[in-house]
Amino acid sequence: MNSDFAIGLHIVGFLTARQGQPLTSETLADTYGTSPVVVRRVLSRLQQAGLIETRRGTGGGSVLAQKPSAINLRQVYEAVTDNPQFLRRHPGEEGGVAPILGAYINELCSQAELALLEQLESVTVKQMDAAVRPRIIASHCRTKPKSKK
Amino acid sequence: MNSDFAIGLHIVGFLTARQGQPLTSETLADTYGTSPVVVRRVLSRLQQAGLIETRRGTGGGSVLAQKPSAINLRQVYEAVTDNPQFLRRHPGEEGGVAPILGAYINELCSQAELALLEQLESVTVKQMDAAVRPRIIASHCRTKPKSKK
DNA sequence: GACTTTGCAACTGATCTGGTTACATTTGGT
DNA sequence: ACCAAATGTAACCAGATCAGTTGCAAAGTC
Repeated sequence: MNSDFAIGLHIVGFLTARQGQPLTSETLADTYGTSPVVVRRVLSRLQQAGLIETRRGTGGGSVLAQKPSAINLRQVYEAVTDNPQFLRRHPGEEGGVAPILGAYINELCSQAELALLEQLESVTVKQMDAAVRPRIIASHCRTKPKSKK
Repeated sequence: MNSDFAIGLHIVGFLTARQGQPLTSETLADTYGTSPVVVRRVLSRLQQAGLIETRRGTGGGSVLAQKPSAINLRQVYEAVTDNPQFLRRHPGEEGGVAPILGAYINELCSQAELALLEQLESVTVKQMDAAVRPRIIASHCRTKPKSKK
């Protein structure tokens, strides 16, 4: 478990609040509290998943590639995660007791993880945006009144 | 995420299959594929949670402290885990954008994690046992016919 | 051409993980 | 009393993972 999901949600949440105005990795990094390179690593994955689009050069940055209502949080999670497992499986072996219990346990872990993913799936970026937008805009304008646009 | 939960499930599953006959940490370690000390670390936690009982000395070992029908897998998970979180939270700061989105995200993560835990809670050790006992007994007697009992 | 911004690889220090060693303690058997 | 079996626990180790940094190339704007 790394923090890429938290960063990814921050990214899509903030991008959504900005309604199409691109944000640079530096701004995203500052607002989250990390470095631009770390943000770009996550941006790269979101991009590959088709959730955002990025432009280089002056005035560049990232914007959402889909409508906020069309993106759910499971998509974000799976975009930024190599192996979407929350429960560690037994490193299966052959023969003996462990594989038998292990096979059952693995199946069970998968079901439990699915429950979590379905919970994430039930929330769209638009819903998230509706819950936090007003305060984000207010805060962003208050704390960085001099920045672009 | 470490493998203590997988080890914990192996322990309670195997203990249940043995129906009150104590198993040593060495046997549990061998059947899972790890070392006795690692197993004892998990056993210690299960014991503190009141799920198993352990006796030292010759003929010692661990047994279930409750009926299999009275133990669910969420109890096992929480017994062996310090901080039962699957999704990493934002290391909260003061002021700015992140705390606002972060507070919402944290709440959302908690809900999703709860869904997973409830899935675990819906399965009892007895149910798990029913699904795997026949094969475990068969395998254990086949691969270790010389051992105790 | 100068400047801005992303893309990406390589490296670093901190933390986590599982394993091992070592030793004390408890229990049972003789 | 003694010895063997077994747990309890702390300390330490090597490998993996993680977030951050540096450095530089590539792409885009003016």
